[in-house]
Amino acid sequence: MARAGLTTERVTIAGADLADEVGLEQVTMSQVARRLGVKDASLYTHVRGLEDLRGRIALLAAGEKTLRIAEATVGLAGKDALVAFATAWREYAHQHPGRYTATQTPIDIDPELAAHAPGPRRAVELTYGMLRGYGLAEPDLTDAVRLLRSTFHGFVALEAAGGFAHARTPQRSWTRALDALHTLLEHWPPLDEGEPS
Amino acid sequence: MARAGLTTERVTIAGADLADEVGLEQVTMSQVARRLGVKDASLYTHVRGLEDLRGRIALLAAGEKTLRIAEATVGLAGKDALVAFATAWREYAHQHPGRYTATQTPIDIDPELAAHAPGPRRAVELTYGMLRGYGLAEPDLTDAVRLLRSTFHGFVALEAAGGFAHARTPQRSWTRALDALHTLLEHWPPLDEGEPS
DNA sequence: CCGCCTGCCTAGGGGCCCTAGGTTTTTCCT
DNA sequence: AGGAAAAACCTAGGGCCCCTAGGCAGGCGG
Repeated sequence: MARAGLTTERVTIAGADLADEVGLEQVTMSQVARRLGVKDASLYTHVRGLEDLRGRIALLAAGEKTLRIAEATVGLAGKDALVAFATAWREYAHQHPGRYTATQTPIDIDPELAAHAPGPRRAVELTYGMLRGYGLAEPDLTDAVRLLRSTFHGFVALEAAGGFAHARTPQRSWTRALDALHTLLEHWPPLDEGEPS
Repeated sequence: MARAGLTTERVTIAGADLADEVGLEQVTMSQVARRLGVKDASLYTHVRGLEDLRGRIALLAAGEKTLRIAEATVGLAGKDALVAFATAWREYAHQHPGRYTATQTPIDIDPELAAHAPGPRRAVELTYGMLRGYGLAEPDLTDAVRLLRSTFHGFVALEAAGGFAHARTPQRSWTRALDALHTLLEHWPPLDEGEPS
């Protein structure tokens, strides 16, 4: 019997593709094996198990998403950067729903594996870089980053869950949300007196 | 053998409790049955299957969350209402992680079942009511509602996924995010010329 | 050329979802 | 109150899934 030539990476990609096509929930050892023309037991040479595979898909997706954002925002600043950043984020979620979902699962990733991934640090740098033009200083910078990430993620998550039912298209609301966030970043409120920093 | 006295509601609650304790993924027919002291096949009298159960948990949770928010915001307006609304939302997510997760799963709920639920309409009313004081008109109102929901949901989702790693506590960022959103609602940007409404 | 690591295999146990059909308990009608 | 009908719970079993154990063969290093 000829060998299938599997590697950890090929198994991960097969799982990620499957996730995009049929949903992350349906990504199963058996299905991935079937797609690769192999018996399910054979995957355990390359991947520790289903949890491990899911973690690897999440890391793969996070890296891809960060790369897309980096490409989209290079050379931009201010509102242009904000819009490019957010749009690249949303489009990645649309184009790769299964992969995107994988990135949002509670952290069960092998710490050692995660440590090898360059994605997270790069993502943080990108986000802070995008905000450079707004003149925020810590701790406002961190708070602004968290607010933006929350909004971007929340929007695409609600969109995917069918949360924006009728009438007005999500696209219009998205555009206006970015207008609003840009305005907000330009008028970031000072701390109320008495409020802890 | 004495009867266990199951009902659809009791099964749903058992599932919801289990979800909060061990995670929605672990909510399984067998586990729910075990918790109720019953064989798994017995549940099918009360619930159509796992999908159906998940949908019912989602509806239960959505109703509970809406109720909490309603109680928290009654009689309040302006920033007080915003903070109470958002905090009730976040606290529900903290106290009932499994239930909350159920509300965010892509829509696979039996439409007939969903139609009977009073939750969604009530939730919409609450949100629009909270914004009344800010003097927004459609379509800005809808866009603002969507932005707020996105941010609230995104924040708790990232928090749950371990997205706010170190250093600054999520609580501080949360407080500041609400400050920022309040400011934003008071200075909602007008449409750029040429931008479609 | 040959041993040997390693990729892929078969075999099998245990868990889960769900259906079919039986039995016992409760309800309700007369 | 008695009995039929309905409903609640059961056992049995098929199919899919995760994962482990152990075997065989293909392609590399000596």
